[in-house]
Amino acid sequence: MGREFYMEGAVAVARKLLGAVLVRNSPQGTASGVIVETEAYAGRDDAACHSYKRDAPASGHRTNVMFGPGGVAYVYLIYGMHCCFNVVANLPGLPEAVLIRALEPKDGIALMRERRGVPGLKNLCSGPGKLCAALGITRDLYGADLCGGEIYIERGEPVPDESALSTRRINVDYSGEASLYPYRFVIKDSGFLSTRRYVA
DNA sequence: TGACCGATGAAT
DNA sequence: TTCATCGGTCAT
Repeated sequence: MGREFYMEGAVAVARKLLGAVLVRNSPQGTASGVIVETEAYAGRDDAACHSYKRDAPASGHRTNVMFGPGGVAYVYLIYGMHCCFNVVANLPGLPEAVLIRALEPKDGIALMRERRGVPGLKNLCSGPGKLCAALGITRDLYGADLCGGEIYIERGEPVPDESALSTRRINVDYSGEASLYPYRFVIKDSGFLSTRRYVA
C-alpha cells in the first residue's frame, strides 16, 4: 500500500484497513494475516489516545513517531509484557494511529504457531498482543516504514459496509466519554476477533 | 529517584 | 474475575 493510503484520519484508515493483509518478513520466514479488527485513536482531542493533549513531540517520548507522517509502525509495550502494533495515520503534526487488534491467519501458520506456542488457528492472532507474538513484532520495529520490506500491508478483498461493524473500543474505560466513540471496526462474521464484547 | 498503572492474555 | 509483570510516564 502506498504512503497516501495512510495520509488521512485514523477513523477512515481504521475502516479501510479491514480486509487488508498485514505481512511480516523476518529471518525465520514470512507470516501474514487478514486484518479483521482495528481501533482508531484520533489524536490530541481523543482522551483514549496516547497523544491526547500532547503538544509537541517531546524528545524520547514513546509517542514521537505519531507526530510524523502516516505509514510507519508505532509499537509499544503494554502491561509490562505484551507488544501492541499500530499504524500511524494522517499528516505530520496530527498524531493519530490505528491499533491492529486481530488477524485471520493467512501465510506462515506453522511459524506463527511456533512463536505463540499454541496449536489452534482461531486463537493465533485474536488480540493485539497475540498477533504481535505470532508475527514476531517487537519494539525493534518502532518507527519502521510500512512501505518497506520488514513489515507492510497489502490491499485485500474490499469489505462492504454490510459486512463491517463499528463498536466502542476495548479497555479504554478510563477515557470517559471517549470510551463510547464507535472507533472499533470489525468484520462482522469473522471467527477471528479478539472478543465479541460490545458488538451490537 | 520513585510510585503508579496499563489500547492484554491466560487461567480460574 | 483475578492476577502476572515491568517499562513508561510523571510527580517529586
